[in-house]
Amino acid sequence: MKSNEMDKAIKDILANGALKVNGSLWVEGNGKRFFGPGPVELLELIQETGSINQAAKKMKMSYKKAWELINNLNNMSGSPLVITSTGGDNGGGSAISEEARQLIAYHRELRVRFSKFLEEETQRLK
Amino acid sequence: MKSNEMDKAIKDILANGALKVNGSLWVEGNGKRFFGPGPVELLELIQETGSINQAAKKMKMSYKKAWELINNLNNMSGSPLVITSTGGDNGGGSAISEEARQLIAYHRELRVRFSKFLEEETQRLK
DNA sequence: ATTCGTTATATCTTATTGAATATAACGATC
DNA sequence: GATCGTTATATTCAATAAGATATAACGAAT
Repeated sequence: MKSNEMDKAIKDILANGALKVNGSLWVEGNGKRFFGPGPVELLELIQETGSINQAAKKMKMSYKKAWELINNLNNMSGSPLVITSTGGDNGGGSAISEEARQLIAYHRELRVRFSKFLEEETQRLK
Repeated sequence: MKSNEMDKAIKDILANGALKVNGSLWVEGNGKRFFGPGPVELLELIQETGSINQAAKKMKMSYKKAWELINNLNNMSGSPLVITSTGGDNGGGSAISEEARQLIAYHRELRVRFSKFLEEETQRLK
């Protein structure tokens, strides 16, 4: 079967023709998922707000879940990605480390290339 | 910061250096996930065994879950991907449609290209 | 008619996940 | 030392997902 024949057939499989190739990427360490889209957004918001609490609220994520996520990241990572401080002028706060900034930057680039890949693959379906 | 500098820094983030880029791909229809790695394997096993039941067992998946998965696929798809028959010489059985075979073939090709993509991205971390 | 293994379905239980709430510790500022 | 908003943690409740079990219907073969 030729390639365009097959693509046409697949296109006909769904009633509504809005077919799309999509996916998700992450960085693994020791076989365990380490860094995906969720953490990236959370770290970015911590950088922006200076607070786990506020970052979680902006993501409509519970503080507990955000904290557990960060705790995992920090435990899996050699050096902590989020530096927290309790007490102080405005009750404390959090900042992200240089490593975290690098991870964010890397993942951003990765996503750009991945988007391109997904677009190309979606094109093959049309 | 130059690219190799950053990659080196990221490599140092995890204590154990076994960093890897990984991910998952699927085909979406109408914004809803339609066809991922799980269904592919199940369909392949149905093709191989001629039975939802046996396919599910080989995947260590409950029959219920397998059936629901297939039911979803058949409902979302214009033409059914799995054709079932009840009763008969050996109690019945199931076969996959031509469309299913095409989807499997397409997804297989897709995964090959995706593996290459992942390998390239993993290489950037080393 | 009986047997067979399968599909199809319902029900119940269990496990996992997530949300919600409460509270202690913290330390700079006033 | 009282206040403040935050981190850190435990506990409880709700919702969702997964698993286990049971059973009817089916139809070819015997």
